[in-house]
Formats: sequence, C-alpha cells, structure tokens
Amino acid sequence: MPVVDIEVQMAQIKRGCAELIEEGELRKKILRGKPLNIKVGFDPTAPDLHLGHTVVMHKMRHFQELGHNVVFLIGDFTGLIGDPSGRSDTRPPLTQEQLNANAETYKRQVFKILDPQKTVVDFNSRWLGALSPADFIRLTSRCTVARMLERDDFEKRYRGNIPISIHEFLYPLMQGYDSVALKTDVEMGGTDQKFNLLMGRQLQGQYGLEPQCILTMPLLEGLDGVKKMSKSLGNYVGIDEAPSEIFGKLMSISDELMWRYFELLSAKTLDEIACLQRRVESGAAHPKAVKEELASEIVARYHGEAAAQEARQGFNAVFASGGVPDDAPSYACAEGEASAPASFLAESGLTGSKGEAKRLISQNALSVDDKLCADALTPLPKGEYVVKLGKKRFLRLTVN
RNA sequence: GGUGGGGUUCCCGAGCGGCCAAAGGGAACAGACUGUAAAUCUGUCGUCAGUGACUUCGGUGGUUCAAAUCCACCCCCCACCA
Repeated sequence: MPVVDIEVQMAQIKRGCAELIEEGELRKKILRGKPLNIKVGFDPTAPDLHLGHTVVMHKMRHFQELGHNVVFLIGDFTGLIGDPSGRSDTRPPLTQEQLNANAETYKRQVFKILDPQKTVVDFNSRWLGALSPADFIRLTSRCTVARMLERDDFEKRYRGNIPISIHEFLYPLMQGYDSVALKTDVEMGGTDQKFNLLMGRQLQGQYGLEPQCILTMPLLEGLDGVKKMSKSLGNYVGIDEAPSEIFGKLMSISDELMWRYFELLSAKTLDEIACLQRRVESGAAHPKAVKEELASEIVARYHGEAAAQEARQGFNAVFASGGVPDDAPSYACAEGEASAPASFLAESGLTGSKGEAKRLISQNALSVDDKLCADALTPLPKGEYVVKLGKKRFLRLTVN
C-alpha cells in the first residue's frame, strides 16, 4: 500500500465534510501507518440509492484511494427497528431472501462508486444476532434515558407529544455496538447521524477500545432545494433511474441549488467550480449550459458516457425542439368511445381518472400531433397519434 | 388502572346535526412567463354519464327526515396522576 503523506490525506479526507471529530485523534491513527477500518452503515430496506447517499460513498472512495479498509455495513439487524430519525413506523422484519436480494442490489449500485476489490460488505446481524438477552441488558445499561433524549429528534418528538417507542432507543445503541464489534477507526454518516456516531465512540470507550473518529457529511438537499433528499419525500434522483430521467430531474433544479450539487457531487475541484460560477455571474456562460454539464457528468458516472450524451441530446430534442422521448409509452384502443381523449387518457394511465383528463384538457394541456386539442369527448378516427399532456407526459396512441 | 385531550380528504389542519366533497396552508398538476429552469401570477386538485348522482371524515352498530358532527361499544395516539 502506498503511504500517502499525512497532510495530503487529511486534506482529501476533510474535503467537503461537515464535521470531523476529532482531527488530532485521526492524525494519530493515520500516523501509525496501518490501514484504518472505516465503517459506514446502510439501511437494508432501501436498496435504491439516490444521489444523497452518494455523498458519503464518495468519501468512502476517498478513503479507499488512500489505502484504508472500508466496510460497507448493511444494518439488517437494526433494520428491524428502522432509524427513528424523522417519522417512525415499525418496519416489518425482512426475510432472508429479501435481505439477500437487497444486498445484491446494493452491491450493484454501490460499486459504481466504490472499488469492489477494496470493499468489505458485512451484516450487523452477524454479531447483534448473537447477543444474549443478558448481553443486551448490559448494552442498554451503558446509556441513560436523559442522554438518549439529548438526541435532537427524540427531544422534539418527546416535547411535541409524538410517540417514541422503547425499541427506538435501541437503535443508536446497536449502531454503536457495531463499532465495538468491528473495532472501527472512523465512522461516517450524514450530519443527521451525529448522535448515533457519537454513541459508537462512547460505547467503544466503555468496552475498552480506542474511540472511533467521526466524519459527518452534509445532507444533500432534494430537488426542491429545501428538504433533504429522500425517497419518502419524492424529491430524489435515484442512481438506477433511466438516464433521461436523471438528466431531466437535474435540469429542473434551481440555479442556486446547482452549485450545491456541484460542490457535493461533482468530481470537479473546488477551484474549477468557483471558476464556473464566476463565468455564469459575469454572463460568460449560460446557467443552463452549465447545468447540462453537471447533469451529464452524473449520468455518465452511473450509466456511462454514451448514455449521458444521449440523455443530453434527448432532453434538448424533446424540450427545446418539441420532440417526443423514445421511451414514451404506447397504447392502443378501438375507434369509438374508447378513442375519445378523456377515455384513452384515463385508460392508458396517463391520468388518474377521466375527470382529471377533462380538467387538464380544459386547461389546454392536451395536444395531439402538436395541435392543441380542447375537445375531451370527440373520438379520434383510426390512425396513429403522438399525444402530449402537459410538459412531461407523452403517449404513442394507436386507434384501431 | 384513573382523569383529561386527540384520530378529518396526499400531508398539516378547521369544521362539531342540514347551506360539507368538507375552510386555510403545503405538496402536486395545468396555463402564462422562461432556459422543460427557479421565483411569480392564474387555475385545478374524491369518482362518474358533470346545473345531478355516488363514495369519503379511526372501526362497528345506533338515534334522526338528515350525521364528519349526537349516542354505545371497540381500536390507536398524547398528557397528567398512579
């Protein structure tokens, strides 16, 4: 393993991170010259990764490049609880098959960023499942209720009369115990994970181990630019989504948010980004063109260069020139009642109901073969049509 | 176990016998404006054969010409007291 200069390492590690606890300790660990154990935990119920997850994964990649050992830990045992952050709902236990399937999905997605050769995938049921009830009681004795309630999320819920179940208290403890079991040197997570990460640090000390260092990464804002990117909020870009989808979603973010995405997701250096920003501000570069570059870079990372180019061209063909995307759904119906706009729109699933279709038509949202269609009830004669509803919904219609 | 407060449409939240498909806000969608941006403005936002009908306000029964609104039982949540 090439030994990288300590200052170079520290700079690379700190780049883009929100907080490092604590720097002096980390230097000491690195200076011992042995590869560090890096741990990042992932929830087993959400194998569809989105760009928000990749912020941390890029940092894992940095560690790999510096020669350290990275454990990609799937929290199958803790998944029984579900991280209490945000809304709490008890999760149904996953079967072994589901777990394996999810793990496979994870690997496929995550190795687009991480080096498979240098990544250990592990499951925390391996040690947590082996704990006896007595072990568990010992574990719970390590933390007080007051300390647990310090966690911002718990405190808010407690004060706001929102229920907290006992088992949710176990989550941070078990995550912390993971660090004990793995003798973790550095654990990473989003800033929302700080409490859990600190718990690992505390528990390691109590179990007679050297406490881990903690690196938190900023949470990536979702497409709305306000709330954090998450699947349940629907403001996410999944890395497994179709190239055109990813591209389109990224193009819809605000110019302001674009810079944030550059900062956290782009491989460009901070200097390069600052330069781009100056050029946009001075009018030398058009923000749309710059945004296209960002979208292309990200699509290319997950789907390859060719797909990125195609997505970019497709995007401009559809939206700048009024074309139709290649992946527009097809639908066929018989001439007659079924070929009336309100009918085929609802039947094809383009709208949720006939009423919705009629409403949209009355709002001038429907065009057939590029011509505005304001009549919801007159059937189309036999033939093939390109149907466009609003800006984003398309249908290739065949009337027989 | 006791007492009190709650469970309303995608979310938050008003309504507390008819004028309620249910105020207001958010989200979403459409149109205008644009760079398919964002912001802004306007409109829509249970289903259908649309001046009407049907389904909805934790669940099940009941009272009434009429119930989200009243009663009974049940389920769930919160607070305080045990």
